Amino acid sequence: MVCMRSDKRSVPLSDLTARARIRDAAIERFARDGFGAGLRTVAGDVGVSPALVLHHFGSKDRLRQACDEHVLAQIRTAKSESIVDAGTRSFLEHFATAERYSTILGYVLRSLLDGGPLARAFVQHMIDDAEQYVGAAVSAGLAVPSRDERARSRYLTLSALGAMMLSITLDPPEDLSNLTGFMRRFFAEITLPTLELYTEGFLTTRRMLDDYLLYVGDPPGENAAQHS
Amino acid sequence: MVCMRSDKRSVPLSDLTARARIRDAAIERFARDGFGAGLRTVAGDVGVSPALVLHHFGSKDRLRQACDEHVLAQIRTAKSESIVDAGTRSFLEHFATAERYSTILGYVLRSLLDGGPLARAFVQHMIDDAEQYVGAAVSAGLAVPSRDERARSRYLTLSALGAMMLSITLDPPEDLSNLTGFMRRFFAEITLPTLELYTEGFLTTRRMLDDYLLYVGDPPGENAAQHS
DNA sequence: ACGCCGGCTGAACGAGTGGTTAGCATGGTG
DNA sequence: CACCATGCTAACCACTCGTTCAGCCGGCGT
Repeated sequence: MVCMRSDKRSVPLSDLTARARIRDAAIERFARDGFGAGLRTVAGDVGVSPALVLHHFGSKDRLRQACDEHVLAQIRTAKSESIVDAGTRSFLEHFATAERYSTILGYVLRSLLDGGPLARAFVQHMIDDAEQYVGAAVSAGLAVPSRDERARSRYLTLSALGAMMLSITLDPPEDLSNLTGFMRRFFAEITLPTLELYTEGFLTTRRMLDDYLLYVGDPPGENAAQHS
Repeated sequence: MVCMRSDKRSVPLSDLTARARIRDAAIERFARDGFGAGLRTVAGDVGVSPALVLHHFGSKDRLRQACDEHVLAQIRTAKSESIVDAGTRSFLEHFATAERYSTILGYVLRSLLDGGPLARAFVQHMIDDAEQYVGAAVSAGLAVPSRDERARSRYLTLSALGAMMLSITLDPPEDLSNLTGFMRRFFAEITLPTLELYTEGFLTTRRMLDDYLLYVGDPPGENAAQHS
């Protein structure tokens, strides 16, 4: 009968730091090697025994839950402290290219590849954020309105995040210190095509769009009832 | 000293079909459960012993190599038999929504998530294909020319594939028979935003693009030397 | 009919996994 | 000083993994 972590007051400082050190090491290790990394590896990173990791977190799933929560909290603070300036993918680019978020970014990317609940929460977070920001841009006359704003925000977010993770999966940096540089290179590569596509479009004729709009009865937009 | 598979003439039919049956079962199992699936599971699917799998393929890595080669060959025939009609992502949509390719598509998606050599080959294949097709569209006056056609093709391909795999990762279908339906739903969801973005663009002003073009000396396009 | 031979298997191995437990050392407290 | 709680660990458990190997067994040639 091991003591459960029901109260943290009995071990005011050292236990918390040990927990935090193990959690941070787990985040880094998971970000580096994926969630298949063993508890022994994580324990070895902090220089403790594998049993201590289980002693603090109970199981590997709960360790990952703790990592997820901490990463999500870090993302929230990162978002609150990053004032969205001009540009569509401002928070994503800020978050992905900031050096101090490289570990968390790697963890998020692993989570996206794995498809856990953190991935869903993160993506939904980004979609909601994009919808709000795109709505503001439309209201300000900076962006073309869409017949289904929600679908567009979802599409833009999925495309941006998906391209990011696919690009990293195809050519993974060997360690996390190169991740920020990788992301900077990635954004540098996609900036021109993105801006071109966003301002000049891709097709020269409206035929395909009009055909589609004619083909479907009405687009499934709930906030754009009548159009065209 | 087991006999190596140096010659296949000694066992003209039954060995080949056994190999093929194991390989196909492995492709299906890998597509369903990912590459972490065990050899015992694959062997159980065909009703043979795990040792036979190793007997035929030598190791799990070589089994996966065989799967990769077969899938790539299937993709090549799928591509050759699918006449690219109108539309940008024609082959991708045809391949992803065709019922008979659902297993291969699932394998490819797993491979993209895993980042193996097949993933790189497949993506490069798609990028080259997109570049050729986009080039034809530009020549025909159907598409707006880009300052860096290669970068644009790469960006469009990474975005489309990435959105696809991210969407599937976030909400995975329980079995492969639902995968085709999932892909159809996915394409139905992204068609409107894609067509809108491709024909109407997203931004209303050229400011961001012009600022970027002014900021960088010249875009790294090798086939579009002088511009603007 | 006999022997060989090759496809195939059952059983095991060694490594590695998440998880459990008994116990050690240490430091604060009566 | 004695005691006890506590952070921590070594050892172990059951399990899965890829892989190996001795050998079965049925068909085929002689």
